[in-house]
Amino acid sequence: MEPVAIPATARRRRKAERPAELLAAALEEFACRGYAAARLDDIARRAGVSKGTVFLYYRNKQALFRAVIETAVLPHLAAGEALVAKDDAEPEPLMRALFAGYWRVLGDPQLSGIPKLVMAEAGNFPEIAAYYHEQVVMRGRALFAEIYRRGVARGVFREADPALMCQLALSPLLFVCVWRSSLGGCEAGGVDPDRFVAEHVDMFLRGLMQGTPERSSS
Amino acid sequence: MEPVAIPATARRRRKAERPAELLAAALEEFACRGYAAARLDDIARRAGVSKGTVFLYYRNKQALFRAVIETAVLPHLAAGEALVAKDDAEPEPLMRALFAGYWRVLGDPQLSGIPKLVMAEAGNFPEIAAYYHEQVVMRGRALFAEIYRRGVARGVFREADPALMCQLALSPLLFVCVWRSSLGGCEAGGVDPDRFVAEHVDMFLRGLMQGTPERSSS
Amino acid sequence: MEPVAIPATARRRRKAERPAELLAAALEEFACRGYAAARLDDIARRAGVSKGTVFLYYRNKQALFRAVIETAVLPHLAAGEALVAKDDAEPEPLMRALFAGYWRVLGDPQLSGIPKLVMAEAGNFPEIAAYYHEQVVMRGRALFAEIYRRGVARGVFREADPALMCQLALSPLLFVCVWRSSLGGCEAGGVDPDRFVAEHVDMFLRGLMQGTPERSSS
Amino acid sequence: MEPVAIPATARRRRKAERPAELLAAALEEFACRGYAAARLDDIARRAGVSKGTVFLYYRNKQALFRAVIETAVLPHLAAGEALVAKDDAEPEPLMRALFAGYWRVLGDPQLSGIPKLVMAEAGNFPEIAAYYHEQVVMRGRALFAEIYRRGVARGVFREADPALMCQLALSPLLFVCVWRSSLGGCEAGGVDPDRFVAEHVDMFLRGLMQGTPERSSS
DNA sequence: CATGAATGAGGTTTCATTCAT
DNA sequence: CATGAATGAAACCTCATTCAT
Repeated sequence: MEPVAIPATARRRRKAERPAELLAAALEEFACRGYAAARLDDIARRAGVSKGTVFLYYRNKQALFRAVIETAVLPHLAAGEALVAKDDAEPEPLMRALFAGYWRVLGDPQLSGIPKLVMAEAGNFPEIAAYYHEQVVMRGRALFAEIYRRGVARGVFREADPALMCQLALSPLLFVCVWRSSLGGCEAGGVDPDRFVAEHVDMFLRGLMQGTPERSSS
Repeated sequence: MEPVAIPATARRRRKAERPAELLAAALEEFACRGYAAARLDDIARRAGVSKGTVFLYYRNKQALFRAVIETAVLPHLAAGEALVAKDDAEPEPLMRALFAGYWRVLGDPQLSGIPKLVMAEAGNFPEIAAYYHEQVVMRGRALFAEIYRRGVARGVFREADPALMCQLALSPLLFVCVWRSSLGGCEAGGVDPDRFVAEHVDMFLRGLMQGTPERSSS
Repeated sequence: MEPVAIPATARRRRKAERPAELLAAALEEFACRGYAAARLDDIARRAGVSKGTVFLYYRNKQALFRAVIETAVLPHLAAGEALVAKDDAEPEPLMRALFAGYWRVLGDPQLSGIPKLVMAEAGNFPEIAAYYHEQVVMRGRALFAEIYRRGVARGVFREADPALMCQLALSPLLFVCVWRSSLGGCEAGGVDPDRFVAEHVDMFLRGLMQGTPERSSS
Repeated sequence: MEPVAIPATARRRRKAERPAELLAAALEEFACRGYAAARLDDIARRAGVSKGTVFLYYRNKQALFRAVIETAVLPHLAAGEALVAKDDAEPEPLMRALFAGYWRVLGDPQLSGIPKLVMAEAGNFPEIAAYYHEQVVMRGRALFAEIYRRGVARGVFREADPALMCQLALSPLLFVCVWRSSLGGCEAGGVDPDRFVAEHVDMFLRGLMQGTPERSSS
């Protein structure tokens, strides 16, 4: 009950940097192991602290995970919302910019770990799933829906079920983000994700627009 | 204490059916819990046998899982290969038939659990991933590639990187299969998967073909 | 994740005796350490099994504890209820018999550990406290109340608040049961509990009865 | 970063009050959680200092607890000893005054936490138990013994084993102090402790005295 | 063949105690 | 003097795997 004296090792002391270090370590471990399989112990070691220290900053594993989402994903959503809020752009370039924004997260080998693992383990962790769905999925979709609505209003995009279009638009990006850290690891030189996504965006927009847009040079 | 006498035939019958019962039980548990979270205990109970019995038929959890893949997924691949082997069909209807075949697995709420979980947990179980990649992914792609090659040869499909096309073709299907058992659970009446896939196939084929095909009636 | 082969040591196998062994071990550990401080590990070791085995029989620490109460205490209550159910006895001897019954539990160095620890830790484990209060305290009091009521009806006991009388009657017994396994350990040859209780019962009954009963020979 | 300047006098004042604040906080936490379950962290927070500061004033948890006993309980004992030292009073009123003194501690919801927890956890902390037994129990008993001796000498109290009488006298009071913060919490409007103790004192004195004392008006 | 009791490594979480600042 | 970040032992609990019966 009363622990023995601790050999006075060199303990680092940096309250300010800790959360960031912890978050980075957690992101990495969560991303490559998944939520359930990630061990707090490994996260701690990677961050250069002891197991107990993690609990000084986050109440438990789930809280840590939420914090990872908050710092890694939410800012990108905010950026997307800012983008869309600027009213002036043409629908098509705006849509392309939105795709670029999505891809900034979903295409980043590091960040894409988050959506991947949420999809992977949502079934076993309903609270996390609900949180992510509300904070990320819904907001992410709203961006698309808004731009699409404007495009339809201006007669640039053909009219269709927005939810369906959204899914068609995003599913390949989400697929890549899942694939990359799963079976993608089994193939040496597969399809280049960037090229894949570029191709998808072109095809998708061609299918979406009334007239025929120029294909972006590749 | 004194075991009730079981007629030898009944015993024999049980014995013959065991693997199938076990496999069915395992499929269900793996599909809804994932590989790591599925408990052998539950699988056994669901199959109506004791935990120890599982190990009589399968060396360990992993072997059981491989067997599940073998019986649940491989036959569908073989069916696809048979389809393609019949040389005579036009590329476009053949391609549509192939999509239907993919969807028979990926759209089935039960079966789709397998690809979903393989993608979800590949990172933590490299052997499983390698096995699945070789036995399922590669063969699945070969089907597409073959039909695509024929279409190009006949001038029906435009020429492009086959691997890229394959990914474009399949990613929405794979996405649905992941989404359904993850964040899809958070939304009440989302996009109907069948409609979504039908729409995708139409769009994809329109983008793939030189001329403009008829849109399938929806 | 997959444990290594276990050196085939001699594993005992006795499903039937296990619960009793476990309960005995648990009673002992709980009684001398208290609920919170008792380690499942020690209970297991004392019962001659490994840690995990405990959870095969009891869902968790609390369930084990409830089982201990059930097997160690409740039968004595039932015996008391049976005693009172036999309508015929005179109130005074019946009351003396009841005291004897209380004392059979509260005076037993082993069994008295239970009430002691429940009182000691009720504050930190409200569920346990509520369970014990309902299953033991209330029933134990009802016995007293019933006999007292009869005594008053027959004019043998003086009339007073039954709850108050009950507390006056029982508090010294409960005190002994607490004291014995706490500060009682600090005094070599203190007051003999049996004598103490006998004295209390005499004094209490003398105070309770209208006329003056004979003092029991000591 | 730059600590705000604190006037030296204010600092000094704090310093002087620290132990008392700490002790008060500790008393409260110990009383309602018990020794083992009380967290230094909470004590520190309640006292408005940091965890580390506690260790500046008390070597460890146990030392803090001893200090709590010293300041909360010992003065009352000293008061009792002063009372008894004044030789002149009649035994019966003196005994009643002693009971009142005991009850001042044991009936105080705050202070009674101490004896309660010592009894509750003595088994796990023998040093504390020994200390308490010597410093509190023995001295408390000596008070009773002295008054009793005088009463017997004057022929007011009947002759009996003083240790036994002491236990009979005190056990209901100690019982209340245990019960109150344990299973007493499970019952809404139980017996009023003050009334219970008054009743006990009357009954006890009646049993103790040769002649019949007046019952105190209730 | 089948059982299911038993195992024990390993995971998360708590908290008294230390010590650099 | 005071702080509070850091530590790590230890507790509870899960579950794949083994093996006597």
